[in-house]
Amino acid sequence: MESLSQTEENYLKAIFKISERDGDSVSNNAISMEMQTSAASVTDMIGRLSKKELVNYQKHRGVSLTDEGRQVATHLVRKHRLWEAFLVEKLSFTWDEVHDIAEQLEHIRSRVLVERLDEFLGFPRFDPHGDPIPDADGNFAVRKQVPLSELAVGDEGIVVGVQDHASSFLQYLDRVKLGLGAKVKMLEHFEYDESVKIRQSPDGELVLSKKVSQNLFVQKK
Amino acid sequence: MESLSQTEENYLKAIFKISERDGDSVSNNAISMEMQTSAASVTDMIGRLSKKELVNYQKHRGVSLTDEGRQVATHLVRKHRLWEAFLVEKLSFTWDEVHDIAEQLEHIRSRVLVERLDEFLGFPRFDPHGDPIPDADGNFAVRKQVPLSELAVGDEGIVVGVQDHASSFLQYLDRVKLGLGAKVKMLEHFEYDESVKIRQSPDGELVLSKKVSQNLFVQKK
DNA sequence: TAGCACTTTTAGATTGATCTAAAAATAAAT
DNA sequence: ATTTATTTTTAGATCAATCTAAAAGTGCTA
Ligand SMILES: [Mn+2]
Ligand SMILES: [Mn+2]
Ligand SMILES: [Mn+2]
Ligand SMILES: [Mn+2]
Repeated sequence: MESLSQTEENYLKAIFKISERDGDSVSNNAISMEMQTSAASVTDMIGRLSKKELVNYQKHRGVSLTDEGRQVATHLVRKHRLWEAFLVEKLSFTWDEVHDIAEQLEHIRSRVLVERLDEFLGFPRFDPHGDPIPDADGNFAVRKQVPLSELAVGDEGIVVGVQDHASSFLQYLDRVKLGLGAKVKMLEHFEYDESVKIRQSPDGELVLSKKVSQNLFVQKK
Repeated sequence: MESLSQTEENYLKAIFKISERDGDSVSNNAISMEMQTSAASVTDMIGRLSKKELVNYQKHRGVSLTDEGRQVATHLVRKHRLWEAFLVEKLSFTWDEVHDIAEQLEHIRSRVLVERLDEFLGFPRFDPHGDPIPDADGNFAVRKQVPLSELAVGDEGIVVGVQDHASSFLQYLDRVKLGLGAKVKMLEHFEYDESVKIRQSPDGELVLSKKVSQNLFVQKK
C-alpha cells in the first residue's frame, strides 16, 4: 500500500464513476473518453493498477475495481465533495466555481484532515450540487429523487440535485432561481418539444426545456 | 508562463529559502542538501528552470532567482503559511502537525482561493510558528526579534517565533509552556554550557539549554 | 605552481505517464 | 460464416524526474 500518484487516483475515480453509471465492467474506451487520453495510455495504466490489485483485469475483458480500488475511489469522492462544501460554505464560492479546485484538493493526503474538515463543516451529507458525501467507510446516502421532467402535472417537489454539473447549467439555474431547495410544482407538459411549465414558489411561472428538466433532480413532496 | 510542476515549485522554494539564509547565489550542493536529491538531479533541474527564466544560471557559478522565480517562491510561502494558519485556527491542529499537510496544500492552484482563505482567516500576518505571511506582492513583514539566548539578565520579552520547526522542538515548547505569546524574563546565563535560566510569567522558573534558547525568538519589551 | 579535495557537470539508465501508428482481438453486419 | 468495423493491445518514442558512476572544473594548500 505505498501511496498512489495523482494520475493513478484519477484513473480509479474515473473507473468508479463509469461503473456507477454503466455497470461494473468498464471498457478501455469509456475510460479513455472520461480521462481524455489515448486508449494506449489506458491499457498501460490498467496494467499498473492491476499489478497493484486495485482493479481486476484480463485482456480484452474490461476492468472492475477491487474492494481496495473502490475504497480509494470513494475516499476521493468523499474528499472532493467535502472540499466543495468547504469552498461554498466557508469561502463563499458559488456552486459553479468549485469543481476544478476540488479536483486538486481531493488529492491531499491526510486522513485526519478529512475527518477534521468533515467536523468543521458540521458533517454535511450532501455537497453543493446535491451529491451525497460518502462516509468514511465509503457508504453513500440514498435519496429518492426523480428528474423534474418526471413529475406529473400537479406534483410538487423540491430541487435537490443536478445531473449535469456544467458551469453554464449551474449559472442558468441561479439566474432562474432554481438552486437547491427551490420549491416547484409541475403545471404542464408540452408534447411538442417535451418542455414543461412549472410554478416556482411562491409566485413565478417558468417554462423549462427538456434538457433542463431532465438534468434537475427533485424530491417529491 | 505555462504552469509549473510541483517539483519545479519545490526547487524554487528551496532556492528561495537557501538564498534568504546564505545570500543570493545558491550552490548546487546546498540545493541538493535541502531537496534530498543528487547533485546531478539538481544540475538537470536548474537547466530547466533556467530555460524558463525562473533562475539565473551559468555553469559552476551558482544560481539565483529571477524576479519571476522569486514571485513564484514567495507565493508558495504565502500559501504554505496561510494553510498552516487555517489548519491551526480552524481545524484545531497543533503547530507541530501542520507542516507536512501544508507542503501539499501550497501547490493548489487558484489565486482566488488564496485570497478568500486569507480573508476567511482575518488576514493573519504571522503563521502558527510566528513566521511572517507575505502579502500578495511577496512582501514580508519584518519584526525586530532576537534569539532568547541574546536577552541580557533582567530583559523581558515575548516569544514570537521559532528558528527550528522540528516537531520534537515544538512539542517540547508546549510541554514547558513556551508557545507563541509566552512572557519571559532572563534571569541568568550559565557560562559552563551556555544554558540560561528564565522566569516564565507569572511564576515559573525554567532552565533552557543553549540549543533551545538559540532556537526561540523573542521580542524585547 | 602543482597537487588534492571538493563541487559540478556529463553520460547513460530507469521509471511513470504519455503519445502515434500498427497489429491483434472482439463484436457487428451482411 | 465471412467480411467489416470497432476496440484493445503492442511496439516504439518522448518527456520529466530521478539515479550512479565517471569526467571536468574550481579553489585551497603545501
Ligand atoms: Mn465536483
Ligand atoms: Mn459536487
Ligand atoms: Mn511549514
Ligand atoms: Mn510555518
